[in-house]
Amino acid sequence: MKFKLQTVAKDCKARAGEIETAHGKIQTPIFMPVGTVGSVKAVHCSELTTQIKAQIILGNTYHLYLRPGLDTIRMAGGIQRFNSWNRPMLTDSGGFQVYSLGDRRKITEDGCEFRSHIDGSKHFFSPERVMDIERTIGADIIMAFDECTPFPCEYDYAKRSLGLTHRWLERCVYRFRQTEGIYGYEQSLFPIVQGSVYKDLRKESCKYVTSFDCDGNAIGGLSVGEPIEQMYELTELCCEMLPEDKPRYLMGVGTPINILECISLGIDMFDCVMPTRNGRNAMLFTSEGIMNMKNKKWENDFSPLDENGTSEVDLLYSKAYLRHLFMAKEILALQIASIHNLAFYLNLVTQAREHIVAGDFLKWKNMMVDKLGRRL
RNA sequence: GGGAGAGUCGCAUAGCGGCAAUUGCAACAGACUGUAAAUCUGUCCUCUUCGGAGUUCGGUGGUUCGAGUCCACCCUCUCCCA
Repeated sequence: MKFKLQTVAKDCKARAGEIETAHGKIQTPIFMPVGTVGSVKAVHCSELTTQIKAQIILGNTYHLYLRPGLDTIRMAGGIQRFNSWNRPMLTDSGGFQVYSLGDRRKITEDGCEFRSHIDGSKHFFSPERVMDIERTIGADIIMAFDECTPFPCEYDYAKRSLGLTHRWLERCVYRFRQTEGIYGYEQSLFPIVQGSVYKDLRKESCKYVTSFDCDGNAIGGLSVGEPIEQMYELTELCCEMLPEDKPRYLMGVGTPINILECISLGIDMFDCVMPTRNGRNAMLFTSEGIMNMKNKKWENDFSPLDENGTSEVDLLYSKAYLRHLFMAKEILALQIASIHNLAFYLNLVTQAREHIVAGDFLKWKNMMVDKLGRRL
């Protein structure tokens, strides 16, 4: 994997760059749709390409390992052969599930034991095991196995957890470098900065993570419930400490406003379930603000979903029609909303890139932030 | 004409002497940030300063400290027999 830093904004720390992977190039800053089980929920590959203009999508190690399982993925020839997404992919390691499946897992020095949410069976993830699984899944970018700490998180716990995440990282890197991609192309490992909301821990983590000189670096453990200002502050701190010539990936973030703000702090990559999950729950993000498509006020509003939208669905369907589909519990509602939201997110980062290159990012960002938070 | 049964907050249901009244659906609103999420939460008779207050269970009377629940009559509907 190669990263070319192309432009740094004049008015803030935003950057425009290009990542080159075995499956193609990625223009940054980028938003990566989440496709946990190898599919972006409710969206076809063709729609991701043509309407949404996604450049890279995520998969999840824990979920793909449980289902369909490694044998199937190996026999298919890797995840991209399996799901027909012939472009770049990134797999999260299962570190988020250490957090989100808090009551079904047990952490030890060696790794983490999960009880499957599907059938209750027990599975053990060690850093080495996770590297092997991510090799088998075959994404272009793979994440180190970490513990995503919850919020609030006591300092002592955060410190101990960080120690563990760092020791796991060392094992991940070692295993990663001992092995190679099994499908004939190169993979890149990204380490993850942790440290909860504690600046000294975050600094320590940035230093440690940077020492491995991986192809890119990620910031994890944020947007888990901490105040948003704190999230920005810690993101800024990490951006200042992470190398400039490598992509910076802020995991799990966020709202359109979060993304613009964090681009201005120097983040290059984002992922979040929000456009898809909230879309399926009838929430639409638009350049004019947020809409709840189930609200009665759209009942007879036959104007297009989003006049400024870039996807086909935006002009093709009306607000009243989409509300009808949601009220009738039609599958099409989920598809339309997911396509719209993802296209909106991708268009947002594309515009951000253009404004970074044009040199007026900050002004544009501030103008957008004012509009994006409104409720329509 | 004779017999049996049923009427509860939009719809459907529960209730068998202490009830503003169960549950489901619908409706209305909210939440969702590396997806255990096409999920979850709240409201859902009226008013409310959120402490309560006022009117309710087809209708009218009655029994009772107390009635959606028991009794009488009436109204409506369903089924069966003619």
